[in-house]
Amino acid sequence: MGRGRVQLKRIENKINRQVTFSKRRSGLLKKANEISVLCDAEVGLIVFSTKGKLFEYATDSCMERVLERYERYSYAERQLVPTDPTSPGSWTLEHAKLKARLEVLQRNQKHYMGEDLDSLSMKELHNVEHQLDSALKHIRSRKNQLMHESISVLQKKVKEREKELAQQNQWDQQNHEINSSSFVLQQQLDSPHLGEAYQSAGVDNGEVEGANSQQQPTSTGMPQWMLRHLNG
Amino acid sequence: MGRGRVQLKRIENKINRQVTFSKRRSGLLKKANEISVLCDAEVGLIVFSTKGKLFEYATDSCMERVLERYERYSYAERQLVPTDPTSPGSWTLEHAKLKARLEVLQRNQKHYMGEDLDSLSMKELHNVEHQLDSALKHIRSRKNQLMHESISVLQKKVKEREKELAQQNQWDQQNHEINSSSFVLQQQLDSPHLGEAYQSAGVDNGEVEGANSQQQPTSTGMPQWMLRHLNG
DNA sequence: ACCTCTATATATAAATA
DNA sequence: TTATTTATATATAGAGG
Repeated sequence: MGRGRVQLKRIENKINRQVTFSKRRSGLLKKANEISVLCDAEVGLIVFSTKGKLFEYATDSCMERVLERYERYSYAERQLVPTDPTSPGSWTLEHAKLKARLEVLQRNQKHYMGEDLDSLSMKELHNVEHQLDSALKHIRSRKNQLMHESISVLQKKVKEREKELAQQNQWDQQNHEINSSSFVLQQQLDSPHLGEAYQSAGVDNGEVEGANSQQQPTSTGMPQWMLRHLNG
Repeated sequence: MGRGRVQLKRIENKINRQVTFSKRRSGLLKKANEISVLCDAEVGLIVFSTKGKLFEYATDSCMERVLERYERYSYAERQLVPTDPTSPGSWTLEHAKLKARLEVLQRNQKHYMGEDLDSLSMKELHNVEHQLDSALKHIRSRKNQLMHESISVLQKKVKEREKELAQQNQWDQQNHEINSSSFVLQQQLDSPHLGEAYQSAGVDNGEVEGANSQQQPTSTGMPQWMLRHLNG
Protein backbone atom coordinates (compact mmCIF):
# COMPACT_ATOMS: atom_id res chain seq x y z
CA MET A 1 0.00 0.00 0.00
CA GLY A 2 1.63 3.09 -1.03
CA ARG A 3 3.78 4.19 -3.84
CA GLY A 4 5.68 1.00 -4.18
CA ARG A 5 4.82 -2.61 -3.78
CA VAL A 6 6.43 -4.37 -0.92
CA GLN A 7 7.85 -7.85 -0.85
CA LEU A 8 6.74 -9.88 2.08
CA LYS A 9 10.20 -10.08 3.55
CA ARG A 10 12.11 -8.30 6.23
CA ILE A 11 12.83 -4.69 5.32
CA GLU A 12 16.58 -4.41 5.37
CA ASN A 13 16.89 -0.65 5.62
CA LYS A 14 16.75 0.00 9.31
CA ILE A 15 15.20 3.45 9.02
CA ASN A 16 12.48 2.31 6.66
CA ARG A 17 11.81 -0.68 8.83
CA GLN A 18 11.32 1.51 11.86
CA VAL A 19 9.06 3.92 10.01
CA THR A 20 7.02 1.15 8.49
CA PHE A 21 6.74 -0.51 11.85
CA SER A 22 5.42 2.64 13.41
CA LYS A 23 2.81 3.15 10.73
CA ARG A 24 1.69 -0.42 10.45
CA ARG A 25 1.59 -0.83 14.18
CA SER A 26 -0.90 1.95 14.58
CA GLY A 27 -2.87 0.61 11.64
CA LEU A 28 -2.95 -2.84 13.16
CA LEU A 29 -4.05 -1.61 16.57
CA LYS A 30 -6.73 0.46 14.93
CA LYS A 31 -8.07 -2.47 13.00
CA ALA A 32 -7.98 -4.68 16.04
CA ASN A 33 -10.13 -2.16 17.83
CA GLU A 34 -12.46 -1.87 14.85
CA ILE A 35 -13.16 -5.56 14.52
CA SER A 36 -13.67 -5.76 18.24
CA VAL A 37 -16.25 -3.00 18.26
CA LEU A 38 -17.92 -3.65 14.92
CA CYS A 39 -18.20 -7.38 15.25
CA ASP A 40 -18.51 -7.75 18.98
CA ALA A 41 -15.38 -9.87 19.14
CA GLU A 42 -12.91 -10.19 21.96
CA VAL A 43 -9.44 -9.35 20.76
CA GLY A 44 -6.00 -9.43 22.26
CA LEU A 45 -3.06 -8.12 20.29
CA ILE A 46 0.54 -8.13 21.46
CA VAL A 47 3.39 -6.64 19.46
CA PHE A 48 7.05 -6.54 20.37
CA SER A 49 9.22 -4.31 18.26
CA THR A 50 12.65 -5.51 17.17
CA LYS A 51 14.09 -3.65 20.07
CA GLY A 52 11.75 -5.37 22.48
CA LYS A 53 9.31 -2.60 23.19
CA LEU A 54 5.78 -3.76 23.89
CA PHE A 55 2.61 -2.52 22.27
CA GLU A 56 -0.75 -4.03 22.94
CA TYR A 57 -4.46 -3.80 22.38
CA ALA A 58 -7.17 -5.69 24.18
CA THR A 59 -10.92 -5.49 24.08
CA ASP A 60 -12.03 -3.53 27.14
CA SER A 61 -8.38 -2.84 27.84
CA CYS A 62 -8.18 -6.08 29.69
CA MET A 63 -5.53 -8.32 28.26
CA GLU A 64 -5.68 -10.45 31.38
CA ARG A 65 -9.17 -11.44 30.56
CA VAL A 66 -8.39 -12.31 26.97
CA LEU A 67 -5.38 -14.38 27.92
CA GLU A 68 -7.32 -16.21 30.57
CA ARG A 69 -9.97 -17.09 28.10
CA TYR A 70 -7.34 -18.15 25.63
CA GLU A 71 -5.68 -20.40 28.14
CA ARG A 72 -8.95 -21.93 29.12
CA TYR A 73 -9.73 -22.52 25.47
CA SER A 74 -6.51 -24.29 24.67
CA TYR A 75 -6.28 -25.94 28.04
CA ALA A 76 -7.88 -29.18 27.04
CA GLU A 77 -5.57 -29.60 24.09
CA ARG A 78 -2.33 -28.78 25.82
CA GLN A 79 -2.42 -31.38 28.57
CA LEU A 80 -1.15 -28.66 30.89
CA VAL A 81 2.50 -29.39 31.50
CA PRO A 82 2.95 -33.09 32.17
CA THR A 83 4.10 -33.04 35.74
CA ASP A 84 7.74 -33.81 36.14
CA PRO A 85 7.95 -36.90 38.35
CA THR A 86 11.65 -36.47 38.99
CA SER A 87 11.23 -33.43 41.18
CA PRO A 88 9.97 -34.88 44.43
CA GLY A 89 8.53 -33.68 47.66
CA SER A 90 5.51 -31.83 48.84
CA TRP A 91 6.18 -29.20 46.23
CA THR A 92 4.94 -31.45 43.52
CA LEU A 93 1.93 -32.36 45.58
CA GLU A 94 1.16 -28.76 46.36
CA HIS A 95 1.48 -27.97 42.74
CA ALA A 96 -0.76 -30.79 41.64
CA LYS A 97 -3.42 -29.79 44.13
CA LEU A 98 -3.31 -26.25 42.91
CA LYS A 99 -3.69 -27.36 39.35
CA ALA A 100 -6.58 -29.58 40.20
CA ARG A 101 -8.39 -26.75 41.93
CA LEU A 102 -7.64 -24.50 39.04
CA GLU A 103 -9.12 -27.00 36.63
CA VAL A 104 -12.29 -27.36 38.61
CA LEU A 105 -12.68 -23.63 38.84
CA GLN A 106 -12.08 -23.22 35.17
CA ARG A 107 -14.63 -25.83 34.26
CA ASN A 108 -17.19 -24.16 36.49
CA GLN A 109 -16.39 -20.78 35.11
CA LYS A 110 -16.91 -22.04 31.61
CA HIS A 111 -20.37 -23.07 32.53
CA TYR A 112 -21.05 -19.74 34.13
CA MET A 113 -19.99 -18.16 30.90
CA GLY A 114 -22.38 -20.26 28.92
CA GLU A 115 -19.70 -22.40 27.32
CA ASP A 116 -19.16 -26.11 27.27
CA LEU A 117 -22.76 -26.82 28.13
CA ASP A 118 -23.03 -30.13 26.32
CA SER A 119 -21.69 -32.02 29.30
CA LEU A 120 -24.43 -30.73 31.59
CA SER A 121 -27.67 -32.51 32.35
CA MET A 122 -30.97 -30.72 32.31
CA LYS A 123 -30.97 -30.47 36.06
CA GLU A 124 -27.51 -28.98 36.12
CA LEU A 125 -28.51 -26.53 33.44
CA HIS A 126 -31.42 -25.50 35.61
CA ASN A 127 -29.12 -24.93 38.55
CA VAL A 128 -26.70 -22.83 36.59
CA GLU A 129 -29.55 -20.85 35.12
CA HIS A 130 -30.93 -20.05 38.54
CA GLN A 131 -27.51 -19.13 39.83
CA LEU A 132 -26.89 -16.78 36.94
CA ASP A 133 -30.29 -15.25 37.22
CA SER A 134 -29.76 -14.52 40.85
CA ALA A 135 -26.31 -13.11 40.15
CA LEU A 136 -27.73 -10.84 37.49
CA LYS A 137 -30.25 -9.50 39.98
CA HIS A 138 -27.51 -8.69 42.44
CA ILE A 139 -25.46 -7.00 39.79
CA ARG A 140 -28.33 -4.91 38.51
CA SER A 141 -29.21 -3.98 42.02
CA ARG A 142 -25.66 -2.89 42.69
CA LYS A 143 -25.60 -0.88 39.50
CA ASN A 144 -28.77 0.82 40.53
CA GLN A 145 -27.33 1.63 43.89
CA LEU A 146 -24.23 3.13 42.31
CA MET A 147 -26.32 5.23 40.01
CA HIS A 148 -28.49 6.52 42.79
CA GLU A 149 -25.45 7.39 44.83
CA SER A 150 -24.04 9.26 41.89
CA ILE A 151 -27.27 11.13 41.46
CA SER A 152 -27.24 12.13 45.10
CA VAL A 153 -23.73 13.44 44.80
CA LEU A 154 -24.66 15.35 41.71
CA GLN A 155 -27.71 16.82 43.36
CA LYS A 156 -25.68 17.94 46.30
CA LYS A 157 -23.21 19.61 44.01
CA VAL A 158 -25.98 21.33 42.14
CA LYS A 159 -27.46 22.62 45.34
CA GLU A 160 -24.16 24.02 46.49
CA ARG A 161 -23.80 25.70 43.16
CA GLU A 162 -27.34 26.95 43.55
CA LYS A 163 -26.41 28.51 46.83
CA GLU A 164 -23.35 30.19 45.44
CA LEU A 165 -25.32 31.57 42.57
CA ALA A 166 -28.01 32.81 44.89
CA GLN A 167 -25.42 34.73 46.84
CA GLN A 168 -23.99 36.14 43.69
CA ASN A 169 -27.44 37.11 42.57
CA GLN A 170 -27.87 38.94 45.80
CA TRP A 171 -24.71 40.84 45.14
CA ASP A 172 -25.72 41.55 41.57
CA GLN A 173 -29.28 42.31 42.46
CA GLN A 174 -28.88 45.97 41.92
CA ASN A 175 -28.17 45.23 38.27
CA HIS A 176 -31.38 43.19 37.92
CA GLU A 177 -29.53 40.16 36.64
CA ILE A 178 -31.35 36.89 36.46
CA ASN A 179 -29.64 33.56 36.25
CA SER A 180 -32.09 31.15 34.76
CA SER A 181 -29.81 28.35 33.66
CA SER A 182 -29.26 27.03 37.15
CA PHE A 183 -32.98 26.66 37.58
CA VAL A 184 -33.28 24.51 34.51
CA LEU A 185 -30.51 22.22 35.66
CA GLN A 186 -32.09 21.84 39.06
CA GLN A 187 -35.35 20.88 37.46
CA GLN A 188 -33.71 18.21 35.38
CA LEU A 189 -32.13 16.58 38.37
CA ASP A 190 -35.29 16.70 40.42
CA SER A 191 -37.32 15.07 37.72
CA PRO A 192 -38.43 11.57 38.58
CA HIS A 193 -38.06 10.58 34.94
CA LEU A 194 -34.33 10.76 35.26
CA GLY A 195 -34.23 8.01 37.82
CA GLU A 196 -36.44 5.86 35.71
CA ALA A 197 -34.17 6.32 32.76
CA TYR A 198 -31.24 4.95 34.71
CA GLN A 199 -33.21 2.02 35.92
CA SER A 200 -34.13 0.97 32.44
CA ALA A 201 -30.65 1.60 31.18
CA GLY A 202 -29.33 -0.87 33.67
CA VAL A 203 -31.81 -3.58 32.89
CA ASP A 204 -31.74 -3.13 29.21
CA ASN A 205 -28.72 -4.07 27.43
CA GLY A 206 -25.60 -4.20 29.50
CA GLU A 207 -23.58 -3.22 26.44
CA VAL A 208 -20.53 -1.25 27.19
CA GLU A 209 -18.22 -0.11 24.49
CA GLY A 210 -14.59 -0.93 24.54
CA ALA A 211 -12.63 1.29 26.80
CA ASN A 212 -10.27 2.09 23.99
CA SER A 213 -12.77 3.61 21.66
CA GLN A 214 -13.75 6.90 23.06
CA GLN A 215 -15.17 8.23 19.85
CA GLN A 216 -18.33 6.28 19.53
CA PRO A 217 -21.63 7.10 21.09
CA THR A 218 -22.72 4.91 23.92
CA SER A 219 -25.40 2.36 23.36
CA THR A 220 -26.39 2.19 26.98
CA GLY A 221 -29.00 4.84 26.73
CA MET A 222 -27.03 6.78 29.27
CA PRO A 223 -25.70 10.15 28.28
CA GLN A 224 -21.95 10.39 27.99
CA TRP A 225 -21.55 12.68 30.95
CA MET A 226 -23.27 10.17 33.16
CA LEU A 227 -21.09 7.30 32.06
CA ARG A 228 -18.01 9.36 32.55
CA HIS A 229 -19.10 10.20 36.02
CA LEU A 230 -19.99 6.65 36.87
CA ASN A 231 -17.08 4.85 35.35
CA GLY A 232 -14.55 6.18 37.79
CA MET B 1 -13.44 0.65 3.30
CA GLY B 2 -15.88 -0.37 0.77
CA ARG B 3 -18.93 1.07 -0.73
CA GLY B 4 -20.27 2.60 2.39
CA ARG B 5 -18.69 4.25 5.34
CA VAL B 6 -19.04 2.42 8.57
CA GLN B 7 -19.67 3.85 11.99
CA LEU B 8 -17.38 2.58 14.67
CA LYS B 9 -20.09 0.81 16.55
CA ARG B 10 -21.42 -2.67 16.80
CA ILE B 11 -23.04 -3.80 13.57
CA GLU B 12 -26.58 -4.64 14.52
CA ASN B 13 -27.53 -6.79 11.56
CA LYS B 14 -26.21 -10.14 12.56
CA ILE B 15 -25.61 -11.40 9.03
CA ASN B 16 -23.60 -8.35 8.11
CA ARG B 17 -21.75 -8.58 11.39
CA GLN B 18 -20.76 -12.15 10.71
CA VAL B 19 -19.67 -11.40 7.14
CA THR B 20 -17.71 -8.36 8.19
CA PHE B 21 -16.12 -10.34 10.97
CA SER B 22 -14.98 -12.97 8.57
CA LYS B 23 -13.49 -10.48 6.14
CA ARG B 24 -11.84 -8.29 8.72
CA ARG B 25 -10.53 -11.22 10.63
CA SER B 26 -8.59 -12.48 7.64
CA GLY B 27 -7.41 -8.95 6.93
CA LEU B 28 -6.25 -8.54 10.49
CA LEU B 29 -4.40 -11.84 10.57
CA LYS B 30 -2.77 -10.98 7.28
CA LYS B 31 -1.58 -7.63 8.54
CA ALA B 32 -0.33 -9.16 11.74
CA ASN B 33 1.77 -11.52 9.70
CA GLU B 34 2.98 -8.71 7.46
CA ILE B 35 4.20 -6.48 10.24
CA SER B 36 5.84 -9.44 11.86
CA VAL B 37 7.78 -10.35 8.73
CA LEU B 38 8.44 -6.89 7.33
CA CYS B 39 9.47 -5.27 10.55
CA ASP B 40 10.94 -8.20 12.37
CA ALA B 41 8.46 -7.88 15.20
CA GLU B 42 7.06 -10.57 17.43
CA VAL B 43 3.30 -10.61 17.27
CA GLY B 44 0.54 -12.47 19.03
CA LEU B 45 -3.04 -11.99 18.00
CA ILE B 46 -6.05 -13.62 19.61
CA VAL B 47 -9.59 -13.18 18.36
CA PHE B 48 -12.74 -14.66 19.80
CA SER B 49 -15.86 -14.38 17.70
CA THR B 50 -19.15 -13.48 19.35
CA LYS B 51 -19.97 -17.13 19.46
CA GLY B 52 -16.73 -17.93 21.20
CA LYS B 53 -14.73 -19.42 18.38
CA LEU B 54 -11.01 -18.80 18.57
CA PHE B 55 -8.76 -17.46 15.84
CA GLU B 56 -5.13 -16.68 16.36
CA TYR B 57 -1.90 -15.64 14.79
CA ALA B 58 1.53 -15.75 16.32
CA THR B 59 4.97 -15.07 14.96
CA ASP B 60 6.56 -18.45 14.22
CA SER B 61 3.22 -20.01 15.08
CA CYS B 62 4.20 -20.04 18.69
CA MET B 63 1.70 -18.23 20.82
CA GLU B 64 3.21 -19.78 23.90
CA ARG B 65 6.44 -17.92 23.40
CA VAL B 66 4.68 -14.62 22.80
CA LEU B 67 2.52 -14.99 25.87
CA GLU B 68 5.44 -15.96 28.02
CA ARG B 69 7.35 -12.93 26.87
CA TYR B 70 4.32 -10.81 27.50
CA GLU B 71 3.93 -12.10 31.01
CA ARG B 72 7.57 -11.61 31.72
CA TYR B 73 7.33 -8.07 30.38
CA SER B 74 4.32 -7.07 32.37
CA TYR B 75 5.42 -8.95 35.43
CA ALA B 76 8.28 -6.57 35.87
CA GLU B 77 5.96 -3.60 35.91
CA ARG B 78 3.12 -5.08 37.86
CA GLN B 79 5.23 -6.50 40.69
CA LEU B 80 2.80 -9.38 40.68
CA VAL B 81 3.61 -11.89 43.38
CA PRO B 82 6.97 -10.80 44.73
CA THR B 83 9.07 -13.83 43.94
CA ASP B 84 10.25 -15.66 47.00
CA PRO B 85 14.04 -15.29 46.93
CA THR B 86 14.66 -18.21 49.29
CA SER B 87 13.61 -20.89 46.87
CA PRO B 88 14.82 -19.98 43.44
CA GLY B 89 14.23 -21.57 40.11
CA SER B 90 11.41 -21.65 37.64
CA TRP B 91 9.41 -23.88 39.96
CA THR B 92 8.68 -21.05 42.28
CA LEU B 93 7.74 -18.83 39.42
CA GLU B 94 5.48 -21.45 37.94
CA HIS B 95 3.88 -21.99 41.30
CA ALA B 96 3.41 -18.31 41.89
CA LYS B 97 1.81 -17.94 38.52
CA LEU B 98 -0.59 -20.74 39.26
CA LYS B 99 -1.59 -19.19 42.53
CA ALA B 100 -2.06 -15.84 40.92
CA ARG B 101 -4.29 -17.33 38.28
CA LEU B 102 -6.24 -19.20 40.86
CA GLU B 103 -6.83 -16.02 42.78
CA VAL B 104 -7.95 -14.18 39.71
CA LEU B 105 -10.30 -16.99 38.81
CA GLN B 106 -11.76 -17.09 42.28
CA ARG B 107 -12.35 -13.40 42.30
CA ASN B 108 -13.97 -13.57 38.90
CA GLN B 109 -16.15 -16.44 39.92
CA LYS B 110 -17.40 -14.55 42.91
CA HIS B 111 -18.40 -11.76 40.62
CA TYR B 112 -20.15 -14.15 38.30
CA MET B 113 -22.10 -15.37 41.27
CA GLY B 114 -23.15 -11.88 42.17
CA GLU B 115 -20.93 -11.65 45.23
CA ASP B 116 -18.27 -9.19 46.25
CA LEU B 117 -19.57 -6.59 43.86
CA ASP B 118 -18.55 -3.57 45.89
CA SER B 119 -15.07 -3.61 44.44
CA LEU B 120 -16.34 -3.30 40.90
CA SER B 121 -16.67 -0.08 38.97
CA MET B 122 -19.74 0.73 36.97
CA LYS B 123 -18.01 -0.27 33.78
CA GLU B 124 -16.94 -3.59 35.21
CA LEU B 125 -20.44 -4.22 36.44
CA HIS B 126 -21.66 -3.57 32.93
CA ASN B 127 -19.21 -6.08 31.56
CA VAL B 128 -20.16 -8.78 34.02
CA GLU B 129 -23.82 -8.16 33.40
CA HIS B 130 -23.34 -8.47 29.69
CA GLN B 131 -21.35 -11.66 30.11
CA LEU B 132 -23.95 -13.23 32.37
CA ASP B 133 -26.72 -12.24 30.08
CA SER B 134 -25.02 -13.85 27.16
CA ALA B 135 -24.33 -16.97 29.21
CA LEU B 136 -27.95 -17.21 30.22
CA LYS B 137 -28.97 -17.11 26.61
CA HIS B 138 -26.63 -19.94 25.76
CA ILE B 139 -27.93 -21.97 28.64
CA ARG B 140 -31.55 -21.43 27.76
CA SER B 141 -30.81 -22.26 24.20
CA ARG B 142 -29.14 -25.49 25.24
CA LYS B 143 -32.08 -26.37 27.46
CA ASN B 144 -34.38 -25.80 24.58
CA GLN B 145 -32.36 -28.06 22.40
CA LEU B 146 -32.47 -30.82 25.01
CA MET B 147 -36.20 -30.44 25.31
CA HIS B 148 -36.73 -30.70 21.61
CA GLU B 149 -34.62 -33.82 21.49
CA SER B 150 -36.64 -35.33 24.29
CA ILE B 151 -39.84 -34.50 22.53
CA SER B 152 -38.64 -36.28 19.43
CA VAL B 153 -37.77 -39.36 21.43
CA LEU B 154 -41.13 -39.30 23.14
CA GLN B 155 -42.98 -38.93 19.91
CA LYS B 156 -41.14 -41.85 18.45
CA LYS B 157 -41.99 -43.99 21.47
CA VAL B 158 -45.61 -43.01 21.29
CA LYS B 159 -45.79 -43.92 17.66
CA GLU B 160 -44.30 -47.33 18.33
CA ARG B 161 -46.76 -47.88 21.10
CA GLU B 162 -49.48 -46.72 18.77
CA LYS B 163 -48.46 -49.34 16.27
CA GLU B 164 -48.42 -52.08 18.89
CA LEU B 165 -51.83 -51.09 20.06
CA ALA B 166 -53.13 -51.03 16.55
CA GLN B 167 -52.02 -54.60 16.12
CA GLN B 168 -53.57 -55.58 19.41
CA ASN B 169 -56.76 -53.89 18.38
CA GLN B 170 -56.76 -55.95 15.25
CA TRP B 171 -56.48 -59.11 17.31
CA ASP B 172 -59.15 -57.94 19.71
CA GLN B 173 -61.34 -56.59 17.01
CA GLN B 174 -63.84 -59.32 17.41
CA ASN B 175 -64.45 -58.12 20.95
CA HIS B 176 -65.04 -54.54 19.82
CA GLU B 177 -62.55 -53.20 22.29
CA ILE B 178 -61.40 -49.64 21.94
CA ASN B 179 -58.36 -48.25 23.60
CA SER B 180 -59.07 -44.59 24.00
CA SER B 181 -56.29 -43.56 26.36
CA SER B 182 -53.58 -43.90 23.74
CA PHE B 183 -55.61 -41.71 21.45
CA VAL B 184 -55.71 -38.90 23.96
CA LEU B 185 -51.98 -39.06 24.51
CA GLN B 186 -51.32 -38.97 20.81
CA GLN B 187 -53.47 -35.89 20.47
CA GLN B 188 -51.54 -34.05 23.15
CA LEU B 189 -48.24 -34.68 21.49
CA ASP B 190 -49.49 -33.78 18.06
CA SER B 191 -50.89 -30.46 19.18
CA PRO B 192 -49.02 -27.55 17.64
CA HIS B 193 -49.59 -25.49 20.76
CA LEU B 194 -47.30 -27.71 22.73
CA GLY B 195 -44.39 -27.08 20.43
CA GLU B 196 -44.94 -23.37 20.55
CA ALA B 197 -44.86 -23.41 24.31
CA TYR B 198 -41.38 -24.91 24.28
CA GLN B 199 -40.13 -22.46 21.76
CA SER B 200 -41.11 -19.50 23.85
CA ALA B 201 -39.88 -21.07 27.03
CA GLY B 202 -36.22 -20.71 26.28
CA VAL B 203 -34.34 -18.50 23.95
CA ASP B 204 -35.54 -19.15 20.49
CA ASN B 205 -33.32 -21.51 18.65
CA GLY B 206 -29.56 -21.06 18.77
CA GLU B 207 -29.78 -17.28 18.46
CA VAL B 208 -27.62 -15.67 21.03
CA GLU B 209 -26.70 -12.42 19.40
CA GLY B 210 -29.40 -10.08 20.53
CA ALA B 211 -27.72 -8.18 23.29
CA ASN B 212 -30.84 -6.98 24.98
CA SER B 213 -31.56 -8.64 28.21
CA GLN B 214 -35.05 -9.43 29.07
CA GLN B 215 -34.99 -10.22 32.73
CA GLN B 216 -37.48 -12.88 31.96
CA PRO B 217 -38.61 -15.05 34.80
CA THR B 218 -36.37 -18.00 35.34
CA SER B 219 -39.23 -20.36 35.16
CA THR B 220 -39.18 -22.24 31.94
CA GLY B 221 -42.87 -22.70 31.57
CA MET B 222 -42.26 -26.41 31.35
CA PRO B 223 -44.83 -28.71 32.76
CA GLN B 224 -43.60 -30.84 35.62
CA TRP B 225 -43.95 -34.09 33.77
CA MET B 226 -41.60 -32.81 31.15
CA LEU B 227 -39.03 -31.74 33.70
CA ARG B 228 -39.18 -35.07 35.40
CA HIS B 229 -38.52 -36.76 32.15
CA LEU B 230 -35.67 -34.48 31.24
CA ASN B 231 -33.87 -34.30 34.53
CA GLY B 232 -32.37 -37.75 34.25
C1' DA C 1 -20.27 -20.33 5.20
C1' DC C 2 -17.40 -18.80 1.41
C1' DC C 3 -16.44 -16.85 -3.35
C1' DT C 4 -16.73 -13.21 -6.97
C1' DC C 5 -17.17 -8.69 -8.50
C1' DT C 6 -16.90 -3.70 -8.20
C1' DA C 7 -16.85 0.94 -6.26
C1' DT C 8 -15.03 3.23 -2.54
C1' DA C 9 -12.74 3.94 1.73
C1' DT C 10 -8.45 3.25 3.99
C1' DA C 11 -3.73 2.32 4.68
C1' DT C 12 0.64 3.37 3.76
C1' DA C 13 5.44 3.98 0.94
C1' DA C 14 8.03 7.56 -0.36
C1' DA C 15 9.08 12.19 -0.41
C1' DT C 16 9.19 16.24 2.26
C1' DA C 17 9.03 19.39 6.14
C1' DT D 1 11.60 11.33 15.54
C1' DT D 2 7.04 12.79 14.06
C1' DA D 3 3.81 15.08 10.92
C1' DT D 4 2.05 16.21 6.35
C1' DT D 5 1.48 15.31 1.59
C1' DT D 6 0.57 12.54 -2.35
C1' DA D 7 0.22 8.65 -5.28
C1' DT D 8 -0.87 3.97 -5.07
C1' DA D 9 -1.84 -0.40 -3.15
C1' DT D 10 -5.07 -2.77 -0.26
C1' DA D 11 -9.05 -3.70 2.29
C1' DT D 12 -13.63 -4.22 2.35
C1' DA D 13 -19.02 -3.07 2.02
C1' DG D 14 -22.62 -4.40 -0.62
C1' DA D 15 -24.77 -7.24 -3.95
C1' DG D 16 -25.21 -11.74 -6.03
C1' DG D 17 -23.96 -16.67 -6.51
